[in-house]
Amino acid sequence: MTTRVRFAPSPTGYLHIGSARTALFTYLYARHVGGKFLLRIEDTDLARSTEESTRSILDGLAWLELGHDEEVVFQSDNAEKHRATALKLLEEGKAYRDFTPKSEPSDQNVKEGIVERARAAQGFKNMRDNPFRDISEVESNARAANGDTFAIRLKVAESGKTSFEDAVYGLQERNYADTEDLVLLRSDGHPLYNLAVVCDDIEMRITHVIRGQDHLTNTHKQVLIYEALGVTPPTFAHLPLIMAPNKGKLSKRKHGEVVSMTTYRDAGFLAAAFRNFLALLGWSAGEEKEIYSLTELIEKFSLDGIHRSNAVFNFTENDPRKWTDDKAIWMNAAYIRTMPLADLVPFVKAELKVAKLWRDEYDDDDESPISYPYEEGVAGFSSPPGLRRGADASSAGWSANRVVLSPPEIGSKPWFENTVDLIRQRFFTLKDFSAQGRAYFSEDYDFDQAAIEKNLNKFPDLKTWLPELAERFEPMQSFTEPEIEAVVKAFTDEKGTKLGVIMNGARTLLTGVAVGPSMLAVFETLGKERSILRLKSQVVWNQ
RNA sequence: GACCGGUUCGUCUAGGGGUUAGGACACCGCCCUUUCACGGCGGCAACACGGGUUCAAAUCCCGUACCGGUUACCA
Repeated sequence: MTTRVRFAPSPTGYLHIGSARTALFTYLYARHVGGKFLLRIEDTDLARSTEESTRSILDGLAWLELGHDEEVVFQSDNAEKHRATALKLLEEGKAYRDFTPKSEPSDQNVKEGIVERARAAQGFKNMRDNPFRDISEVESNARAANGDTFAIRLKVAESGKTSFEDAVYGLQERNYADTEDLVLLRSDGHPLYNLAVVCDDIEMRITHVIRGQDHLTNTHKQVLIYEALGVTPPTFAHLPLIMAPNKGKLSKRKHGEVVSMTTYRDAGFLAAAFRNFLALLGWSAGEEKEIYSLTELIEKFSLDGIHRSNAVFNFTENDPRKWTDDKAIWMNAAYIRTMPLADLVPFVKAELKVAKLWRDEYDDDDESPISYPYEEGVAGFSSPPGLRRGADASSAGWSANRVVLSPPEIGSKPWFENTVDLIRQRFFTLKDFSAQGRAYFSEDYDFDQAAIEKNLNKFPDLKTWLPELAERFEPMQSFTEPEIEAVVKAFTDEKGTKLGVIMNGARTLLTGVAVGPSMLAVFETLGKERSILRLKSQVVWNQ
């Protein structure tokens, strides 16, 4: 029998980080065993489900590249079958009509009400005290024929227990006494979650149900339905939950955008990096390794490697440097600087396009349009303009390893790729290419005040020296690192100052920031013309 | 309250009878260096608590504490 698993989100919001991880694990499991990964939208709660959130979830999955097999199933399409199933159980005497009038608690008070009632009952609640549980079939039929409204509840046996072997948590048992006669069909004929899930999982021939641990008690209820239906339940695997830093629930209401998948997409994260990060939240291959390609994840994934304890998604609210988990940021940076350049370039291109910094010369054989779902103006996250990392951005040992032949023509495709390769070394997100990296692609870039103070204002001589250096550049025939170095060194000696003073001053003037690659590489990359222009510029000095 | 689950550095985790309890992120220091990173080296830092079982317990058992999940005619 081929393995068939499904990811079954309810479309009541965007793709939550926890759901995304569930989807990932489910996907990895399917691919690992060569099974099918199916998608089902659990939109039985018509009041709360929206098309927009369905789209958002699909977008999120697409971004993470978790492609599903077969058609997406919409649970609401199967409502008729769910109803029929409930009626069948009623007929067989495995369920009963509950004529208790429906009480309508205001949504928000539901939880509180539950706790209140439980307290009041001191925990000793008889789950089998429904007055309609044992009325005669005749009476039940008569009332129904009379037009009395009723819900259909599963008739859970007085004694016994449900049990199943969870692939993660092991043997799970629960006394019937602790499970209520759950409602299968609402009095308005609307099928409820547990019924719908079981029916659909059977219909879709699901072999493994992988979902959050918050469903553990639902699973017992579902096992009851499977039993009533005479169907062997699938294998269950419950996943530990992802918690907020205070170990509480990670929710949109409380934590906002950090929990949404689209936030990461829009903040310049690479799907591969975020997926990698997510995979390690609650799962481990049992080895000392952090970076895994999708192929490796699929290869190594197993249900045995899933933990039983919840994981904290670590971030600090109101701290722009720690807005999301450090490790996620680190991982993204690691991907950016180590992935094959050719794989990174399309992402940078897309980012520059959004920032209106892209020029077609950067890609002479440009034909295929790149889909880039980012939207502009998602600030707040990513690296903000003024250089969030101010004093910490990045380079080194790096330029020494570069073999510089003849420099590519400024603005050409090779130039673009070289430049991306040069600056990616110290970037954290794709956004950095258009923010911190702006000066490489535009004449219109900002100057970091702290950099000006530190590297220019402290050395007033630079105001005349730097334009002077520009003049030394003018006659140069070839503008490559060795030659530039010779000129700058000679100039430095002549002025009797340190190389660092000139280099750092030039860096600030040429790139607007105090951090960046080797200055020789910057000069060469920017090219003679632009270097001279920027060295001579007095705008900063006149501020 | 009841039922169920969990508890190894700040965080993610390895380890499941004998380990100097390992790695990663973060943080700190040193090296590299024209800046900042990267990289290298080093440091800080953990088995929730109490009882057992055992020659030996972070690992097995019991209890306690704490945390979480669930307890809807929501999903």
